[in-house]
Amino acid sequence: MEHNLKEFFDKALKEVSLDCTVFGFHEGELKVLLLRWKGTDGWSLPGGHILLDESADDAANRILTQRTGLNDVYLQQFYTFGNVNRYTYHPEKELLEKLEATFGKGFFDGIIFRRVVSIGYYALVEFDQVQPTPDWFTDECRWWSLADVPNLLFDHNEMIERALKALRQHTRNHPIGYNLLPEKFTMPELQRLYETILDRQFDRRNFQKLLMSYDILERLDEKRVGAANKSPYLYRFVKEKYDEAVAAGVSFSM
Amino acid sequence: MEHNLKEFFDKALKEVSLDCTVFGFHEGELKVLLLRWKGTDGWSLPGGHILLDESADDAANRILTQRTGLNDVYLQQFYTFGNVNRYTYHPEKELLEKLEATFGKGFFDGIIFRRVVSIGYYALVEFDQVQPTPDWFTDECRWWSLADVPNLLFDHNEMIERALKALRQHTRNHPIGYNLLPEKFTMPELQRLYETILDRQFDRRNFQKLLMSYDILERLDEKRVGAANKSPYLYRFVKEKYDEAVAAGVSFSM
DNA sequence: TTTTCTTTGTGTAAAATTTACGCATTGAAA
DNA sequence: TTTCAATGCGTAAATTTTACACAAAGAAAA
Repeated sequence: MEHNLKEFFDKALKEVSLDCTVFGFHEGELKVLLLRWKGTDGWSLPGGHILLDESADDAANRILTQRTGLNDVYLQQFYTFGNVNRYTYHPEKELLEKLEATFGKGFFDGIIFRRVVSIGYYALVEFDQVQPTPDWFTDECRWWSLADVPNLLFDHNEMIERALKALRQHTRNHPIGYNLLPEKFTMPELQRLYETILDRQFDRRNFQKLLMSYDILERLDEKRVGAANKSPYLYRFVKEKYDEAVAAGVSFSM
Repeated sequence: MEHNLKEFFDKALKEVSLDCTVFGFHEGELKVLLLRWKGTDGWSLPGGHILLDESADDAANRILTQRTGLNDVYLQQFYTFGNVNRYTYHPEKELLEKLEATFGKGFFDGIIFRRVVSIGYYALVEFDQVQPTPDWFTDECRWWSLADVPNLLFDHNEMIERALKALRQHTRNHPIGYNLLPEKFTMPELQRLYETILDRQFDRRNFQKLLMSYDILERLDEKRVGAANKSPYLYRFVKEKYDEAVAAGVSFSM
């Protein structure tokens, strides 16, 4: 489908797109997936258009499956970006010229560089499971540490900011971790995740107490060995209880 | 502009619309503004399309000014509705036939009954200040108590539900009232507002203590007279402090 | 093999916040 | 003048959140 862009666009909404901030957690840091546009050093978020017979949520899922190789990605719509000149926020002449050189003059005018409203989603994924895959417009797809994210095309820096804000808001009212951590993890690892997202430190004893009070975690009889210290227990989420707690909401009050 | 629909649509985004849930507070109840479509008894939320040279927020403001006579309405985008068949959720044959009779067969196909993604906003307004005004498609605009809202056209019942959810969420994390109450109000009136939105009762002594702790209210030397009981003091919001508290966020923890 | 060093596992007391509640006062209506 | 419902104000109890210390484990260093 991606090989035949014109044909694809005939079956898609042209005035609406969607963009996804894909969060992964790796080496104690939050990372996001970015794409580098062909023949340039301009980066953007993964995104795309909605097919006429497809809901926005389905489109987000389809696009993320293409970019990550994952099938059922945790997705959350958080804001719709409707400014008039969203697509010219980053008007580096040089970059635009390179794009024109690659894709042909005027090629974008009817597709990319027009008035488009974009629905913002964020996704939470297991870092290790992702196979970053570029799309038709790009030739590189890779993780970036949140702190290192460069100036992006369009309004995508603002998108990431808002996505992070929404993720933080979510984290204060719902359990988190199922989609970001591997199946088994230690309590300190879970704590790092919370600390990274909320950008705060917690007392490990109080953290453990609070998380266990949610009744969504199961401590296994295994420990993580190999480090030069006491081996910590491994935990895993009890999916049913976790889902209940997500639905009911829990306030992370620390 | 509304008199020349075709001309308007030539200058607007066709695949994107927006709909507003306008909340007012009157006689201890939350009310929403609804429009009745010409020649039918089908009701919907106020909404419209975005002009090509106008941001989504500006469009929402313009549309609400038209519907309410108010100028700077408090608006909050809360969700974008992107299902494929949003506009046929309410497929009462009889109603559709009436619409065709009024507007001409096939008239809507290119405008209303096509695949459209709709950005949902909610608005908070002072009930008494509103001049409900129908639009080109409708011939009645009036308030409905939340509890009495009928089956609406399109997916608008779902929109109201989600708007209310978003409003509740907002109320738990920010002060509220400036846009919903008249300039001067009593503490019991403010408390009713909170109780109505959150659908819970509060102890009036604790409520007063908490609200005063936010340091956003000023007690006036006036009292509301006329009722068969002790006259309560009047309060008003100190706009600057209120805005600060909105920006910083306060947790309404009762 | 022993020692060292870092990290984990666990429980309790203090502080802060939230909840519960009583009584005197006001003002219109009876 | 009395009655009655609602307001204004303050304190005690309950709950939640925060702070904090010491023993044990396990790899690495000596």
